[in-house]
Amino acid sequence: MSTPARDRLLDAAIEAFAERGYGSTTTRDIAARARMSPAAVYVHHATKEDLLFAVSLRGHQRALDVLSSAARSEGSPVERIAAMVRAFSQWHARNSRVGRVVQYEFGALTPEHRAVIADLRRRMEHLMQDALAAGVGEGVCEVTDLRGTARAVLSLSVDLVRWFEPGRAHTPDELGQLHADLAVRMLRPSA
Amino acid sequence: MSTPARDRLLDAAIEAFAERGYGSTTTRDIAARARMSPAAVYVHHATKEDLLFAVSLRGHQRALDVLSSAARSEGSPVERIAAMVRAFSQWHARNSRVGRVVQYEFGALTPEHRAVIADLRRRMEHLMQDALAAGVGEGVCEVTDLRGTARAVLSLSVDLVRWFEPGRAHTPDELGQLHADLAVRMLRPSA
DNA sequence: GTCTATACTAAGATAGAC
DNA sequence: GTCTATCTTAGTATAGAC
Repeated sequence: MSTPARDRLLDAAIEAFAERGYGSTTTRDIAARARMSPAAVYVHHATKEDLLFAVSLRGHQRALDVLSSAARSEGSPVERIAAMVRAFSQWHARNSRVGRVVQYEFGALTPEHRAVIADLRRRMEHLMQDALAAGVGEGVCEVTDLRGTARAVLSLSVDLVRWFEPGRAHTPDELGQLHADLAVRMLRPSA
Repeated sequence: MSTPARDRLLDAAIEAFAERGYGSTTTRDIAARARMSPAAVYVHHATKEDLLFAVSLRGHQRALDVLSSAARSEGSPVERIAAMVRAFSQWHARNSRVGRVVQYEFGALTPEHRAVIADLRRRMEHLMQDALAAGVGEGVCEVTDLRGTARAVLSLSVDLVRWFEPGRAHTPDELGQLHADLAVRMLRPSA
């Protein structure tokens, strides 16, 4: 129960930003959710935007970890792609609120912070592009537009944060499996 | 040059909301972009949220029109699905700013307005579900999870508003074609 | 590192003239 | 239907004690 104040603050920020959006969230609201005074927020983060950046950075780093772990997994290129999509969708479903914040509030970051996050996003895209290229290289995947297809595959996972709600139609595992199957189907050679 | 004030206002709101997010946009900013005084905004919309609703409603109605027109097009079930995805992605690419607003600021609407928009979204999902079901019925599509797959297909189009920028790598037409191809591939029977 | 109190600024919305 | 002027509330952030 005695969560460090710093973690309570980040969790409170995630909840508030996810529910109300960054611009409509007040630092007073975040402070109240973290059970501290409005002033205490500024001990940990100089500005509200800095708090958003902390949430966004941690979120992107974890998503990238999940994706790169799967990219290093055993198996054929197709199995590796399936593992990546499965893990990426699972993560986004299990962390849909964080996902909503980091995906939708990207534009609220300062240019400097945006650049840091943009780099992490580029790395995710490159991981998927490399995985697809490996499949193409072994002749088990057919891809005409590597960049566009990599983005489309990642879109399956990312876009679920827009509508996913825990306890509804799908579990995170089911969505992971579904999206992995659909991605593999997208890449199957025609012949 | 003599655009009706009402249209100038909606366009200004779209630009402002897309650039800064709903919560961070001030009515003063919208008014300035529409070249009118802050007070003039309230002649047309009672609240800032009402202005967001107007933008969101018009955007959703147009996206729904595009999708349902394509759903009524000539051709086989697979051709119809391809036409739907192509048109839907083209529209989102050509209207990526509106798309960003209506997709990301859904949570900022009042419960009453949210319900209206949610209904339009359900109709889009049903259109795609029906199109997939037709393909399954004729044995030309293989779909295990109708609801999940319909959502995944729509995700290709919707998620592009997150990263699309005019004049970059892809044109709206290219993206429409790419996504239509990928969708059809997702649905191809295994055998 | 947390509090109370508050400075300073700017927001959403309205009043009333034209 | 648009303006100028303004009311009222509430926001981000800081000061200074503990």
